[in-house]
Amino acid sequence: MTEESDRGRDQVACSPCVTAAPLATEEAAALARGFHALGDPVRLRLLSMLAAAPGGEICVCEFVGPLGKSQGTISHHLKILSEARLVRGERRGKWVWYSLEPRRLEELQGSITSRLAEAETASSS
Amino acid sequence: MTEESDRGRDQVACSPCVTAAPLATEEAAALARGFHALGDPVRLRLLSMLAAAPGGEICVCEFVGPLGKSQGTISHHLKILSEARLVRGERRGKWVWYSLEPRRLEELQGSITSRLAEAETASSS
DNA sequence: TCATCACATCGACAGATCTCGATGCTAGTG
DNA sequence: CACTAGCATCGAGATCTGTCGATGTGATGA
Repeated sequence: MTEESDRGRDQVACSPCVTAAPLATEEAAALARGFHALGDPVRLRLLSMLAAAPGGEICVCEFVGPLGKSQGTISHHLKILSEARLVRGERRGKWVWYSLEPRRLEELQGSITSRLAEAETASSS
Repeated sequence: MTEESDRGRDQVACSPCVTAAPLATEEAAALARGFHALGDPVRLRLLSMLAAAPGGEICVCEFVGPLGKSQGTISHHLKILSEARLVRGERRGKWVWYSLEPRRLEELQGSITSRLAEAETASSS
């Protein structure tokens, strides 16, 4: 923890004024957890299947075949997506139906615009 | 490779028609590489520093202090971001200046909307 | 009650990732 | 030509991740 705030450094050799880190450590960690959940092809295909599902939801057994992974693996990825609050599961009888959490997706999408792509107009090389 | 297309399964127990996987394997892999690069707090803070930089660019030595990581580690993350085409480095004399690639950020941002959050209006629970 | 289905969890393994310190390489400097 | 500064790369160790098969759990049905 004592490593982040030592930016009152005396020697600035090659940059004029950029020393403050805009994204706080915790904020960056929270965003990173979200993007990390998106950083796997199986999970992306899983999400895309949910996005394209007519009723907006799919039960677990329907993922296993198309994605070509074992049932345990699918369950593992669904858990990761759940913990990242990107999907939500609901039990109905024997089955568990999963659906997207659009707000969380918007949240991550918005963070790209507001926190990362701000320099878009400035640099625009 | 023989695993993806066996969705002419005979027993559909719990879902009406969702069997096709909208995101192709290669497409998912390409997107996943991008999001994977965003899935680390150090890299997010790195990007945010670039976004907030007045000139839109920062030289490597200015990352080391504020982020509290070794120079080798910073260089490692910059390489990952470069390979994901999220940043670009340019050598000027002794220094290497990095800047964002706004198009790639827009690309990833757009992929959330178009490919993942389409069910936004449909489900909207 | 017992068997079965759908799903979650566990144990284990291979591979990837993050991190550091050390070394190499390139470009200025004396 | 040495010497130094800035950055990339390497080697190594600790941790995390994706995957599978096996097992556990909860609900349904005979």
